[in-house]
Amino acid sequence: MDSLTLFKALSDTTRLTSVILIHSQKELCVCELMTALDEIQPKISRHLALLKKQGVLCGRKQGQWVFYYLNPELPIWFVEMLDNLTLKPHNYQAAFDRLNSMGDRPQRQTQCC
Amino acid sequence: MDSLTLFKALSDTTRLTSVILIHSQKELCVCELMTALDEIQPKISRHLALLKKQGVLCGRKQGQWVFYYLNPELPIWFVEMLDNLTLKPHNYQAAFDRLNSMGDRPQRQTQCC
DNA sequence: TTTACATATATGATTTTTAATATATACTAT
DNA sequence: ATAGTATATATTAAAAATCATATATGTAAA
Repeated sequence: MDSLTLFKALSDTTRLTSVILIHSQKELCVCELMTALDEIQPKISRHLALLKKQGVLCGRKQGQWVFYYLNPELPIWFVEMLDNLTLKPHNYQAAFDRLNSMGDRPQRQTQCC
Repeated sequence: MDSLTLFKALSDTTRLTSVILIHSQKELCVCELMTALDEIQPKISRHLALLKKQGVLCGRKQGQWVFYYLNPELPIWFVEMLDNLTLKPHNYQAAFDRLNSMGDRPQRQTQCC
């Protein structure tokens, strides 16, 4: 997982905002990101597929939803950087607001056992 | 200086390696980067111009050389990230080696007064 | 001092490559 | 059948590379 790949991954608004949101919310599904970013589904899906392929995200399927979360193998410097960015959410406030005011968000199953 | 701009700036090998080298060496001129990256002059020059325009680098002219250095206004999280990357130079070792074995590197004038 | 030439860097113009988007369609689980 | 997600393709737009050329500064000889 080299740094160039990681910077390329974050060099697009859709992907950068998605990663920031996913990091701060632990995990999100496509439909939540659609609401948060106010973008159409194939666009979100395509960028998530890219992030997954590049090793930035992982996905877990639960019922009809796929929840995306940060790859736990990501280098520490990268996660620390995301922490720093998440501390200054003003750039992503609108997205956070849309997500928080979204109704009918899918239920997470508590990881049991 | 928003984060997206900064990630875009580092989403290209030439620019990423240039910034890493410049950060670790305080400042470098085009001809030193040509040697370090083993790339032709207009290519380096263009990417440095981009980095300068985007506010990542500044340039100071001294004699026939233009020395590029990190913009002191860069956000802390960004510089800390560069510090972390510089600690793992294995990705850029070849570039460092070429730079270190370069003969006739231009003299820096010690900032006096 | 002028001329000629060399070196360092920048820029214009063009081509090539890569990336982003939209639309349509397909898959999968309920 | 429906909701959520993925993928294929076509189109468009943006980025990169390259070559040629320009500018600016420096050096050295006549």
